Order: sequence, then structure tokens, then C-alpha cells
Amino acid sequence: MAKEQGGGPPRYRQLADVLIGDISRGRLKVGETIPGELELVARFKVSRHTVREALRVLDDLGLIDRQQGVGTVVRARQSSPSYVQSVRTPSELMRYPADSRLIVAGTARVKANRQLARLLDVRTGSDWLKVSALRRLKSNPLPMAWTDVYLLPEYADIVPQIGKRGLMVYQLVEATHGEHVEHIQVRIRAGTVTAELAGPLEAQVGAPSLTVVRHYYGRGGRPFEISISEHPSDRYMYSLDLLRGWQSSDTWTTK
Amino acid sequence: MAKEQGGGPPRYRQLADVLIGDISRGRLKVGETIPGELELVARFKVSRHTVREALRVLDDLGLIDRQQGVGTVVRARQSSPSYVQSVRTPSELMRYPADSRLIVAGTARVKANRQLARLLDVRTGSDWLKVSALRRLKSNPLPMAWTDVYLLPEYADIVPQIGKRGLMVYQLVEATHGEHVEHIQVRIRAGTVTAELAGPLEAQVGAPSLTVVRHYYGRGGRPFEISISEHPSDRYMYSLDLLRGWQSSDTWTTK
DNA sequence: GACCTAGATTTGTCCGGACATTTGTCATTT
DNA sequence: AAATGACAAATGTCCGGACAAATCTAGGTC
Repeated sequence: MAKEQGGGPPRYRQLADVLIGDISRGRLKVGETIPGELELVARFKVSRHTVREALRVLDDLGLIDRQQGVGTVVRARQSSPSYVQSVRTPSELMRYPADSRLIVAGTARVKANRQLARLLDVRTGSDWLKVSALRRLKSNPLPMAWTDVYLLPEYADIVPQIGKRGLMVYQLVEATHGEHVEHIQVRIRAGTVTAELAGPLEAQVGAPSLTVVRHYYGRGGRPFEISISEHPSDRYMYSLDLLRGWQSSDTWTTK
Repeated sequence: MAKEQGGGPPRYRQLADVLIGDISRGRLKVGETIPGELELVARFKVSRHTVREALRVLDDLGLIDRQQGVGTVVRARQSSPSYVQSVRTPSELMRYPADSRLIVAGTARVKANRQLARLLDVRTGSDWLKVSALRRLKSNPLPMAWTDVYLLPEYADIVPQIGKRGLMVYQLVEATHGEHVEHIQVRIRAGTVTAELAGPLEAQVGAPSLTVVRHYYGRGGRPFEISISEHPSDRYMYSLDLLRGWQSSDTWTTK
């Protein structure tokens, strides 16, 4: 009743959360046309502008497809069970040469600002636990990769184990919390490292690099871990087998 | 009415184009605060809503940073003016997928020399059919991606279809020869484009880019197609869903 | 100087309304 | 049966206005 707006999230975001919840709980099924804007206006007692703002959030998240004259439908994002097995093992292949060392530089609780939210494809203002680490070879003082892992705060207890057992945090989560990873998404960006990411990654501003953003989705499509890796220089080449997973190698040297 | 709107792009996009042009031409410098929304309202005689819609486009493109209470500043980037234009293409592709065109620049029979053999991971001296293509927008003469496809010479008959049906050549091979792709390997390279590859790719020497080398293996592990794609711009992002495969400029148009 | 407060500035949120454009549907016509 | 056209439905664009929240600045206070 009444406004009840004081301090809470904006209404378009509340509405977006409701719709996202409906999708994740299966009340709005994939391929199904969701209620039209005007119906949402009537149902939630907000202006059409607010409805469209909420739908834009879902659109930015890739949850819906909108088409003029047709409507808005829930986008397909389901996982095929047959691949799930092969996704698990492959991540273990993403290991570096045996003489590499992982150094956890620090952890911090962060809220996703706009830039981070866009890069990570999460909602602005959401809380994350950030674990910064770098990997380097014993023989070479120059780090070969920086990684920031963004983890749901509720899994904070596994952080101490990261240094010992590696950065495949989702495996630790599975082992200690029984969570199950359904689906991994990888985004790759070329070019120079920007100052988008605060923290140790700043060291690489201006240097050409490969940025890999990995999303780990738990049951119901809920993202619970995101990792960003920066690989400096163009000396490294990533190898990805679509059926077997990641592998990186330092054998590639240009010039 | 003197609207002069008939058929042209919407006004918020016209305004966005003006602002993007100002940024690319250096009239709005990096780190500089651009005119406030209300000033743009007065200057361009549009509503604030339209101004904000235009700024949202620039925000989506990563060209600006907006902060409440401060203002809107041009985001840091290192690039030549022409480079900025190409940055727009990916997002425009998502907005207007039909606007993209694939142009086959030429074909040639080649023997793999030492550099090429190393890059493609094939035997030196082996014979390949090389198909060079580039993708660009109708509205923008600057290409947004170059691709070289190396194909086994025995599949030469499918080349004429590439322009019409896209660069997923292995799909054509499957359709016309009954070959089956067992496994795709992708190698990703960061950094600046080198002159290792002869041909149209040379145009991008020195510019940061994302290089993707894809291997398609047929039955029995025999590689029958290899494609090299160069994607300029450091804001381009590849999205890979390990359960569903690639989503890139090559597949956006096929939807 | 250090600290605080009031005001101005700027973007963020939200409302109400109007018309345009695209698309699907269905009755009508050929 | 196929093509046409009118209509409805849905999203897209655009306008005007108002207040909220965050930030910076200037001035005053200690």
C-alpha cells in the first residue's frame, strides 16, 4: 500500500526482479509470450515507462526477445544435459604448466557498479565477494595471468582453500555446499586492458591482453561465480576445444 | 509539421550519431565532461527522454561514463578515429542484424608455408583452398571483421554458396557431402595483428584485435576446414556458451 | 586549517499522454 | 484458393513535467 519507496530499490528494478524470478522459477516458460506492457502497467500499477525500463533490464540480461508488432518472449537459455558431463572435466584442463604458482592477492566485498555490472552481466548494486589472484611461473617473475573471481558472499568460507586448490572455485562450492553447476558461459575480449576493474589488474593498463570472463551458473540459472582473467602480452594463445574445454599454452610466441 | 522524420532513423539515434561523431573526431575529448542533458535538450530541441535514450546508446557502446551528481564523461580509449566507427558495429549488429553483409573477396589455392603451418597447426606444404571474406555493415564502409577460411581443395564446390549462406562452411560441407563434424577447436590470440598472414588481413596491422582460429575436424579426426577471423576494436566481445556453442558475428545474422 | 552545512548542479527515477511502426488476423475480393 | 485490405495488438518513439539522490562547491564555523 501507499508508496513505501523510502530507501528501497527503484520500482523498475523491483518489477524486473519479479519477472526474472518468474522466469527462473519456470512460471514464465521459455518461448512463452510474457504479458504485454499495458497489462503489466495495469497489474503492477506503474507507468509504461517503468515497465519498459524493467523490460530493458531483462533485455540487457538476454532473458527476453522483444519484437514490435509481436510481443515479448522468454529467450531460450536451457542447458542440454548431455553436455554437462563434458563441461566439468574440461575446466580441469584449464591448467597452466606444472611449475606455475597461484598467489591470492586479496579479497574484498564489493557492490557491482554500473561498469562492473555491464562487464559481468549482473545487476547493478548486487553484492559480490571479490578474490584477486595472480599466477606466475617460478622461473619468471612476470605474472602470466591476473584473475579476479567474483563469488556470491554466502560462499565466503571456501576462500581460504582457493590458494591451495586452485581457482576452480565452483568445484570447491560443489564439494562443500553440494551446489551443482549446470552451465558455464565464457566471454572473450581482445584489446588493451582498461581501468574498468579496480584492484591489482590496474597494473596492466595499456598493455595488450586477452580478457576472459567466465560465468558459472548454478541450479535454476542463478549465476554464483564469475571470474575475470587477464592474460598480458600476445605471447600466449588460448586453445579451446568445444567438446573438451579450455587449455592454455605458453608455447605460442610471436615475433 | 516540418518534422522531416519520414523514413529516417529515429531522432535519438541521430543525436547519438552526432555525439559519436564528435567523440570520434576529437571534438569531445577523452575524460572531458560532455554537455549536460538539459543543455542537449536546449541545443537539439528534443525532450530529455530522447537525450537520455541517445546517451544510453553511447553508454551501451561503452563510449561514456555517467555518474549521478557529476556528469557524463568520455571514456578512456586508445584508438584512431576510424577505429571508433568500427566499435559501433557490434552493437548495431545486435540491434539491426539484417544490416550486415558478407563479402567474399577472393579465393586462391595455397600451400602452407612455415608460418602458416604453425599458425594453423597443419603440415608444411599441404594444399589448401583459401577463401577470404569480410563482413561489414551496409551503413558503414569499414569492415568489422576479416575472415580467411582454409578448406580442403576437394570441397571447392561449396565456395560459391559461402556468400549466401554464411561462413559456417562446415555446415555446408555437412549438407552437401554428408561429412560430419566431430569436434571443433578454437584458438584465440590476443594482441595486435601481425603480418604473418598475407592477404586482406594486412589492413589491420598494428591495430588491437581478436584473432580466432577455428579448426573443424571431420570423421576420424581429419581436419578439413580452418578459419581465421580478425575482429578489430577492443570493445568487441565474444560470447561462448560451453553448452550451446559460439555466438559471434558469424552467427548473429543467422539468428 | 579542518570541519560542517546549504545550495546548486547533474543524473536517476517516475508519471501521464500521444502517435508511429510493425506484425498477425480475418473478412473481403478476385 | 490466393491476393487484398481493414483492423487490432504490440512494441517503438517522443513529448512534457516533477521529484529524488548523488555530488560538488562555496561559505561559514570551530
